[in-house]
Amino acid sequence: MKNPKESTSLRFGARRLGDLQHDVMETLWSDEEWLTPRQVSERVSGDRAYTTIMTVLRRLAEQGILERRRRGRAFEYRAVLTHDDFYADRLANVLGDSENAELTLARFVDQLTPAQRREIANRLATDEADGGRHGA
Amino acid sequence: MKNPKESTSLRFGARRLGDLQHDVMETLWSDEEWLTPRQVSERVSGDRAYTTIMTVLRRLAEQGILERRRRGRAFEYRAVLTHDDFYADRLANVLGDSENAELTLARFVDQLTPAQRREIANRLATDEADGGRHGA
DNA sequence: CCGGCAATACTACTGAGTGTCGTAGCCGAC
DNA sequence: GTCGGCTACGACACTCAGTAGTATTGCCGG
Repeated sequence: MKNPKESTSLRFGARRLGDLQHDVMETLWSDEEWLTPRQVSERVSGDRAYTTIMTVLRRLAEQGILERRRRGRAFEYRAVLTHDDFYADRLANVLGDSENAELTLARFVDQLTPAQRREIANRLATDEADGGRHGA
Repeated sequence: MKNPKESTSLRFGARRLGDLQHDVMETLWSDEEWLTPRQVSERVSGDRAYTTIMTVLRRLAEQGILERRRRGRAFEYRAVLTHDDFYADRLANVLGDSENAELTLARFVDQLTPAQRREIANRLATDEADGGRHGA
């Protein structure tokens, strides 16, 4: 009876990040380097305890979103995926939850800003030219 | 100190649905009608207790994802948003979390299937021809 | 060489969300 | 009037994010 398992999906990056997790990730992405908890805690706004940042970093690493390595006494962390790849993955996950990817996408693009639509159109055009292997 | 608040975002549909919630939502969307917990429990696979389905429906309604109304002794439920609008919203939320919507989108389209890319290109073309007056 | 300080890592507590059901209450059938 | 089924709500386990306390350890000054 008591078996919630880990059913609630394990897909990488499937779960939404918490606010602090989000800030921490953005910090790491903005530096693009290995950072120690100390460095991250200095860059993240808000007066959280150093240990809070540490815990967030460790758990993010446990989830496979960050990787870490020794640096003297401390660990230093780095994002496994780039910012854009990470969010692209998350978008793909959400889309995967939909039973109707195509229709969902259609609705999605309707909500985008003109600039975003241009970006997509641009990308699509580039891909086509980039080998024209889309049968078209 | 103990103040996690509701900080973890309250945007509608921001949170990922659990597995059972997902199944329940899909059931409601597939029928497109007001359904009672009984009807939903008959359509959803897996031998959960009727009460489990009831709880899921009630909580989904509390979260504003479903609406409900009396029908005799029971309540009947219906999705507030259509399937596609719901997922389009969720995609928009994820995109909103990104600090770089344009670049993220570029990466995103790279991951799509040709069919999906065609769907988007199609939609973009339609919108342009449609007078370029998309709902902002 | 040793004691103390500063910095680090692990553990613990809390609140929210989801899956799961038990149980009380109500309504109609007999 | 009583019984049985169906409904709604409450409760419990488990996970996860936010938060920090505390034990440990390395290093520096005396």
